[in-house]
Amino acid sequence: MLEGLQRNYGYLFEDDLLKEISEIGTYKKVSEGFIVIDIGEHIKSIPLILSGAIKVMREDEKGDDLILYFVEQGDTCAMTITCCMGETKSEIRAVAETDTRIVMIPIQKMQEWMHKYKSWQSFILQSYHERMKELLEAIDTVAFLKMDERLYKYLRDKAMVNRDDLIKTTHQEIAQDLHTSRVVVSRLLKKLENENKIKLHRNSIKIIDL
Amino acid sequence: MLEGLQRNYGYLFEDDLLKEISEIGTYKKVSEGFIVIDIGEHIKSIPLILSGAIKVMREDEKGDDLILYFVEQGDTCAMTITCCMGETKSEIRAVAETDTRIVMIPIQKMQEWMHKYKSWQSFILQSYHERMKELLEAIDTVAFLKMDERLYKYLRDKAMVNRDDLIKTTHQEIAQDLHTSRVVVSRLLKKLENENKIKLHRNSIKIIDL
DNA sequence: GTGTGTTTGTAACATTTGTTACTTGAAAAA
DNA sequence: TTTTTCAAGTAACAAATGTTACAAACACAC
Repeated sequence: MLEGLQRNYGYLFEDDLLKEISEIGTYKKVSEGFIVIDIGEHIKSIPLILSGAIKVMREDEKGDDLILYFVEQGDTCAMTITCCMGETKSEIRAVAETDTRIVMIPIQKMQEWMHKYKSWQSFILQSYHERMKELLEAIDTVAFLKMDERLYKYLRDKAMVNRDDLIKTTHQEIAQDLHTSRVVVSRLLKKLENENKIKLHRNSIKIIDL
Repeated sequence: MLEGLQRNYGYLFEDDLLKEISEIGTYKKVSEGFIVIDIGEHIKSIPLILSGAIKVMREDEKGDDLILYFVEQGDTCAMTITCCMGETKSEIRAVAETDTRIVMIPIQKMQEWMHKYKSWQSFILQSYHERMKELLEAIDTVAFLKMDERLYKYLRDKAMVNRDDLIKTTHQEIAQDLHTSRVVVSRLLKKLENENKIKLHRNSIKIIDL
């Protein structure tokens, strides 16, 4: 674990803090699709991502959902922090996008370190800022972009966090993430293929010029 | 100013802090439509609202905009705080919804008080949390609601912050806030009137059963 | 191989939202 | 009063998105 910590957080945190994290944090290896945090759950610890990626989703009363953004290694989920602070329930769902290694830090320590380590404090504040920006970007996406643009952006983002221009997914799954229907996704994907932006295969999509 | 502070923040802050705020903060009275913070602006201070309300907007590259939420008295704009912390430019525009009285706190003091006053620290963290939730609600609104529902929600929210069930505005202005066209707004308003939810007049709309 | 379930393609149609153009009506200015 | 300006109503049409239904293509188990 320490090795993963050092690679992703070494340049951010002082050695003492890294040591504390490796002593206190609980290492967790989750596979694709695992729900790290669910809506309504009480948060008792916050996750640091060592490798892999996490998809953050929002859900409405009817159970329809929508992807907000991806969180990558070297990051944490600031939404979780807000929940921790306020001792409230989670407003979002965090799903492992790929096989992912994380370290869970208990709230208590998290608050302790806020005072103890300058680097931890700025990391937390920085995370807040990043996540706020991601949320604004999510708003821009749903408010200002048309579905074909949203779809293309989604595919590129997904390719990025997976570090692979071949995306393994189905049209149905994409439709769920974007809160639209499978038929609409198929239609627009076909359009993107005609524009030479992607190449369609069964169960996978290849991005041209990522 | 102290009187306004006491009424809105008295139950939150200790007397010492209230006193410091009234000594250091700059009192400002702005009229409806005044741009308190604009996109791209460097933030040098954060606003506390004494009375009135502020409309927080987002804008895309093309200059189209969209309302995110209203901020009322007793609140601050957490987005501003994030920007302060990161020393970055504003991602949003804050416009006075009504005539509004605010106190501006310089960044420097704001950070100083984070360590000095427990109540200030929790106020800031609480604000973060509130704003995060507002942003999520804004996402829900644009992602999950249809235009007529968004419109109705907008009217109710606007009536709330203005403490008046008679909303003084034009269809054109509403269209800008919701990022749609005037014709669409007129159409849907007519529909809401037929459903007996509102009553239309020239330059104003009355909400039934607020 | 055959059957079975899943994924994708596609047509046809409905609904929602956006656009253009023009009219009506009210208020303000002359 | 008459003129002018602005807000609102409305029709007709265009585009985007959602829905239903069904067919074709493929993968996998048997």
